[in-house]
Amino acid sequence: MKILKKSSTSRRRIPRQRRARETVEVILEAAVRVADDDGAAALNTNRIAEIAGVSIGSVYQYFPDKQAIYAALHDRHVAEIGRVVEETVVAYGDAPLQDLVRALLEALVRAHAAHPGLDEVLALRPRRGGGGGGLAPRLRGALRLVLEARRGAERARALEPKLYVLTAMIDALAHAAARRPPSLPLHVLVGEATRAVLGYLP
Amino acid sequence: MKILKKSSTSRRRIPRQRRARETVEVILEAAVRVADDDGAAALNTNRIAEIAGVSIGSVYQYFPDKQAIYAALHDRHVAEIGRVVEETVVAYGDAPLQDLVRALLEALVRAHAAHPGLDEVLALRPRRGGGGGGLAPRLRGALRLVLEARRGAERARALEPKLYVLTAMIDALAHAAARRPPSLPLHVLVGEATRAVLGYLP
Amino acid sequence: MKILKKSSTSRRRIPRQRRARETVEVILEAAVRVADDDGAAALNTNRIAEIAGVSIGSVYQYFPDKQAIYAALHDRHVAEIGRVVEETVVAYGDAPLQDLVRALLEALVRAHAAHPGLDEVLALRPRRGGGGGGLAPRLRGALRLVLEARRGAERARALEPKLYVLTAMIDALAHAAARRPPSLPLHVLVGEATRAVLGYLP
Amino acid sequence: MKILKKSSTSRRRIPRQRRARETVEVILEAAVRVADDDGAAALNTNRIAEIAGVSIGSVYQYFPDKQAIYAALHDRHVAEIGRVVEETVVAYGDAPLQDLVRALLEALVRAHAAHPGLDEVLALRPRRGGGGGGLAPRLRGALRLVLEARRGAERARALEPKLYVLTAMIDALAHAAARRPPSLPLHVLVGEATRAVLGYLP
DNA sequence: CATGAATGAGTGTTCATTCAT
DNA sequence: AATGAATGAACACTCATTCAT
Repeated sequence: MKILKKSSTSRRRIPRQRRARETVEVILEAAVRVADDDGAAALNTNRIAEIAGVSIGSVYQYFPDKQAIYAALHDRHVAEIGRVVEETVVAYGDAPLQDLVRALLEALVRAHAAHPGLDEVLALRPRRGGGGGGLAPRLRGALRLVLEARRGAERARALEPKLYVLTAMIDALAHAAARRPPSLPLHVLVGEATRAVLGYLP
Repeated sequence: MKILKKSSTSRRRIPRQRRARETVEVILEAAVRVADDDGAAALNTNRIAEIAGVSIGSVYQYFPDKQAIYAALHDRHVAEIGRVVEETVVAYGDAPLQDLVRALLEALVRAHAAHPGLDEVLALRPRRGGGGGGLAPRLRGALRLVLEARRGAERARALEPKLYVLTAMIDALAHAAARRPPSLPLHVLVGEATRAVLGYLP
Repeated sequence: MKILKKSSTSRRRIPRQRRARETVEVILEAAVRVADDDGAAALNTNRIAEIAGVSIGSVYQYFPDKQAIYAALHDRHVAEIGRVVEETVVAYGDAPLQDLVRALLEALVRAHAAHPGLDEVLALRPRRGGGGGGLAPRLRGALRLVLEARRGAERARALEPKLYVLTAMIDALAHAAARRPPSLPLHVLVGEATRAVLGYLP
Repeated sequence: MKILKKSSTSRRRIPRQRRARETVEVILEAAVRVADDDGAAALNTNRIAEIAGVSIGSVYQYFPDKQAIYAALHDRHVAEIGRVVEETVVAYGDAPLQDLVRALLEALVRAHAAHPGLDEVLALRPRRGGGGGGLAPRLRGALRLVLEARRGAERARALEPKLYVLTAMIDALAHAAARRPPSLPLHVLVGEATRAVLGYLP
């Protein structure tokens, strides 16, 4: 008998106790697991609860609705990708560009391959603004730093479209490599992808 | 002597009369319309029938189940993209590569922008084999022809990964351009995307 | 995953065929029956469907949500009370006022006694403006006619509070008589109630 | 040696310490507040606890179940109405009947207007025996005293139906006045209601 | 005693699908 | 063939209640 849904993006309750924080984690892990195993279409809150080994009530203790679970998965994914990207950029700060790009692609492929079902789930979220996927912002931010550092602060204006294209490329190539058919060896694909990115980089 | 295909991928009955073919068309158009207007999550067979101005019974006259509608949408989309690609390749057969690539990107952007909801719908289909999206095969086929024609039949073996990467790139860049934020002008993005593709092309 | 409920007061679909109209009727009868037998608190849509001998889907074919069922019950009740009141007023148009009042009370008692659970259900509807119950408008309208006819069109202004009080009285007395404890004979209560109303009537 | 009352009508434990009595009070106030603000349908134990600033566990420390909260609210309400009635009767013991009736109505209107949500809540309690509302007994008792005092101990037998009708009237008129539409001034309604009651009083 | 995390039966509602007309 | 009423399994979500801490 509900008329208005509250903004379905935030948690219903901030977990205070340790047990509560663990429950949230367990729920999200279960959601990823279900999506990976059975596909995003099979995701339903009761199944998530079951796989999580938690009652359905506990799911709704922490997430106001199903969309909020998706949102949390999205946030986690974005954070993880961001972490991976930033770590790589830092680690290869002084290395040749080619090594950085290759390392970046390898790291992203690993991150994507680990959760084959996640992309499907995130696609189910209400109309994203898009731009190479939800991970774009942090990838783009990291790339901006790289480009500016290496090229001496070009005027930011002209940089934006390049960053947009570059981000879309890297995201797409990492995805494509993660989902490659068995006939195409991973390292070959990463090599080609690296060449593609370097061919575009200014 | 009724012959029923139960494989949920093909149509229930090959429409022979014109009327029937029109009904199928009307149903598919309605599905696209609903997806575009309300998002793929709002797609349901009753609504499709309503928007199509057809009874739900008629929908099931031509499609054995919902997946079959998705499959038909997929096929239509692939066919359209294929047609667009092949037309462009033919039209720019003797033009400089740069013009071909730009024309290809422009055509794909147009095709994607026309149906913002379609990608979402197609993502809902059970586990695709991937490969840069379902449109890949025909795009890849066309690109193969282009590359082979221009480079004199390289050994096909080494070509495959390149084609895979190239296809993924073009597909992703066309999508990204179609969903660009208002701050990035379309022609600039297409220009950058063209440069990116040319930078990779052998 | 619904965000906005449409106005939950109207039917979801206007029944066209006879069968459909009958289904609506069967559902409402079942709702009244459940409320009468088990109390309003036991009213739930699945039970209504079960008692109606109809699938839950059929309930939602005609009522967008539970509130709409309440609303329909309310409308039916108001219509029935209205009919009873107007019939009585017409039938006793030329009779002594005392006979009209007594007949009115008897008719209302009968109507209320027939559906002991209905009042509870109607109380569950979201915040009514009240005024002696939802049946007030038509009862008040009928009483207005009676008063004006008998007293020669007093200025309407002063009539309103009297009508309001009179309506509340008659409604309450009919309810009280319908729910009387066994120790109080009905005809005695109706007699007293008639005296109470006549004692107030101008 | 724990003594648990399972009869869902009484409290789980008679609070002996002051602290405990205050907690009970806080819980009941919160319940009234929620009912007034959001309607009786929005009443639930978790929300009551939240508004009361008390843990849900504490609510169940003092009330064995939800019905017990309703019962306590009912008792409180009846007690308050009874107090108001008796105070008024005492205060106007020697005044003209008209003044007593008017004062009684005014006091009841005040009491009802203070808690617009309470009636709804009390209506949710399992099947009351009725008789003009749960407050009837004490109102009836007070009225009996008044009538007997003023009329010299008529035979009680004939008094009962009159008291029943009178109680229902007064209760209904007080409610109706408390929920009046803005167009009807309160003092006018109370005046009319007083006339109605006096017109019936023997 | 108090807390609040956890439970799970129960309820409202949707939607793919069937079938009598 | 077409219609649309009907079906019911499945799902999202609530809330009274318990119990470990």
